[in-house]
Amino acid sequence: MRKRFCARHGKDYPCSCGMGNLYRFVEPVVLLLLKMKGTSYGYDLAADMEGHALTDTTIEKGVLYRTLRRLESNGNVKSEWESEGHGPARRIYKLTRQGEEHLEEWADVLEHLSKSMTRFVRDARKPAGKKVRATR
Amino acid sequence: MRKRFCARHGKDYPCSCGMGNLYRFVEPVVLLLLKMKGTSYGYDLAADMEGHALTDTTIEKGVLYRTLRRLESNGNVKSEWESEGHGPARRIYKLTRQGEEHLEEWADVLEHLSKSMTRFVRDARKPAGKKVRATR
DNA sequence: GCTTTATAGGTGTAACTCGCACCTATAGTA
DNA sequence: TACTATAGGTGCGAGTTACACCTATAAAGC
Repeated sequence: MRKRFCARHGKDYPCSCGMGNLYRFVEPVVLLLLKMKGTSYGYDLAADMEGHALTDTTIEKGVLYRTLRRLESNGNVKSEWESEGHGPARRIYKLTRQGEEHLEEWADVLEHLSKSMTRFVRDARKPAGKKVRATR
Repeated sequence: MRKRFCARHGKDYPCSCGMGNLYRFVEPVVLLLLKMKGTSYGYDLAADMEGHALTDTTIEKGVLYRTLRRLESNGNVKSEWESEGHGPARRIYKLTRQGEEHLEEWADVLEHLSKSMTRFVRDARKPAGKKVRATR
């Protein structure tokens, strides 16, 4: 991975508070979009990602295509080529039953994570509670 | 990285919905604990991590110590050895002013992420909206 | 015909992270 | 003398990511 660029701190600062589009978050968004759209393909998903992404970084084509292939090899989506219409052929993806279940699991995981983060934010903004010396 | 073990899917399934303790989440929790405790050291932080971690995976010692070193090289914490007392010496860490600001940035980032996740969960559990064929 | 643009789906690779195993050392207790 | 709790690490292979780069089809402009 090349040095992650953080909008807050610039390069040469190994910070990740910018939160790159790590595949952990690309994956669930792809699953959700496929559920909402019924079927779709890479190029089309890329355009919709921006509106549904969990972070505000732009999605990375390479990650998206590789995520789709991985989801297929895991049985969460299936695909077939569509050559009709104008322009190059599209690989049309669709959720499998297993993929729907996987999306539900992601919802459980992210719900839990979301609550933890809310708690974190509350604690972090609390005006520096009583300083307890590290005990031993 | 060795194959991540996912409690839901077992090994040999490259899934990350188990969410390992990636340093992106270890870092903010360390910053928060240092703010709450005033000062602390690696071994002590490790014990407290479980109660404040954003995910429910156990923290990894190696990641924790490396995170502390990285935070110091970035100027977010500073440390000094404490040899008094019984047992081996402890490297005592303390937030710098910059570290406090960095924690506030993390709070902003995680607040935004938390809201995105809540929206995701709501959408994911919506009973499969009207299937709109991919347009082009 | 030829070039440009929009669409579509990729691959190669270096830099980086992570998880596990493993290591050293101090002080108190059995 | 051995064992346990405490404390702070390191080595490294396997996996991820960001960026650059590639091929190809069809339509529109010249």
